[in-house]
Amino acid sequence: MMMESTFSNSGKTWLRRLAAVVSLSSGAQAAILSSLTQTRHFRAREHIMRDGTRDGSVQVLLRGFAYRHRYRPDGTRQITAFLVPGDICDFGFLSHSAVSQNVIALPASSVGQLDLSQLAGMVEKHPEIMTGILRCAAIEQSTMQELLVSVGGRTALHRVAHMLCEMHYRLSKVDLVDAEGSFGFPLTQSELGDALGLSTVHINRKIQVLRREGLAIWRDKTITLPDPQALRALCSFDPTYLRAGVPAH
Amino acid sequence: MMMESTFSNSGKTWLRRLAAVVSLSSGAQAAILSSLTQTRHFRAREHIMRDGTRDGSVQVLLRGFAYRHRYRPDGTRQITAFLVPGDICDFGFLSHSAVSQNVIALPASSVGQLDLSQLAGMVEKHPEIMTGILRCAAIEQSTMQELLVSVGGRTALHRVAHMLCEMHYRLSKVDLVDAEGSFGFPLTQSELGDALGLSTVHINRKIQVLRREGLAIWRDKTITLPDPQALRALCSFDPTYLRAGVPAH
DNA sequence: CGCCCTATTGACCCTTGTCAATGCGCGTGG
DNA sequence: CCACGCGCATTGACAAGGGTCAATAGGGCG
Repeated sequence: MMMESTFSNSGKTWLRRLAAVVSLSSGAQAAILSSLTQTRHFRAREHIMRDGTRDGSVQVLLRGFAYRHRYRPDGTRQITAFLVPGDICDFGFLSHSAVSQNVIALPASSVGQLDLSQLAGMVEKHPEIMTGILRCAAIEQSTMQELLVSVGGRTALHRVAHMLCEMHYRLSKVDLVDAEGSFGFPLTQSELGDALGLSTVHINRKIQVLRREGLAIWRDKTITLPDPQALRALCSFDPTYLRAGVPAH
Repeated sequence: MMMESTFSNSGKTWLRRLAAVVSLSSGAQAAILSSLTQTRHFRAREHIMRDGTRDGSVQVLLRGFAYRHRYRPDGTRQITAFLVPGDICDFGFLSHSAVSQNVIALPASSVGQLDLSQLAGMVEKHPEIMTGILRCAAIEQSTMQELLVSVGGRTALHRVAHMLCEMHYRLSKVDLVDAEGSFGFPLTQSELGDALGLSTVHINRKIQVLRREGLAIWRDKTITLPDPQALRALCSFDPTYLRAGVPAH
């Protein structure tokens, strides 16, 4: 499929991500690269992790796209996070806690595995790796907070616009946005609605508004932002929350 | 003021909280008790932490009640968490990240301080303490997720009921619920609305519904749940998310 | 060719927000 | 002791953002 390439990039994504939030010695970089040996592959819509299980390894999304969600008692669900290459699927391993949500691959995706014992050895030699992981967890938390801020009080149009700005920002950090401002976004409108607390129909209508205004085009699982600055201005997007206090780029 | 006592209990709250999620040796318990020497006191509505700052210590709420919130660009705000005695005010210290939100004391509150260097020494001797802290962070995360689940898709009535069930559950774990099912809840209706993504007026109306149904009485900063089971049934409350995979109590 | 999933549209309705007024309790200054 | 002001709870009337239902359309695929 044509889109496939859009969701891929080099296997060094995790490394780049970690390096973005904490400085890594060359020794640490080598350790990370050599340790991510096992890779699992998932088909579209397959479970990467299941609610309630416990996992003895760190799972890093290397290629593809995924989301986490939790069901409501009435059968509807809330998507709580989107994962892009470089993201850690679940931070439960930090405390040997059970995973509290399902993680689903969206298109075909690859997940790198890292044994906890192996990680422990790595961290022993290079403590900054643990700081990096914890900082990723902090960013993750901050991202969810911002989603709560959206769902709790932004208008439908702003929620959609804000999410597009966030994805544009996050994907650009892992080189998945091309020069024209396009990036792969393999969701259905229904799934976006599950994340933003809006119905499919309403998502559709707001997308059309953005399209008419020339602020966002969503076609063939690809989003193009012709004028990212204008879209940011529309919803007052401020990426500070994605950086955990680390200075810009 | 009469209510004061409702929000207080012994200074060993943190210890009890940690012990609830991870087993602690007596040595570890002693270390914790002796390390929490400095205590800061806050008046009602005073800032405990400010967005964007960085903090070199762990802050534990020992007595009182607090909340975290983030502002929207339009001046409204979203409350992202409520803190009860035993809760850690912010987990940014884990990764030396900046605090990403404001923490406000609700009634007069006391906060215990723990130097990071002191913590490091403690963890060296008793690694289970770090596991406990990380597990608290996981529970915290899970709690915010559940709030997102509420705001994203539950009806107003269920949101309110669910929050009351959650507070009842959490406060009962630190012995702040009395035999009649009453507990101190020092919020205004407007503040509860800021947490649940509802207007003050609407909060008021839903509270009245619960009152008429005999499911919850809110008077004088005190909430009474005459029939907690019935309230739980109403909103399908399931406290699993508050336990991070640790078996019940 | 037919099915299924997703996007799109229209009509209608309902939950929730907004605005504005009233009341109530409490603290303060006169 | 009383008048005033203020913050918070409560009510009513009205508006509106967004949900629901149902129908249509457009691929992609077996």
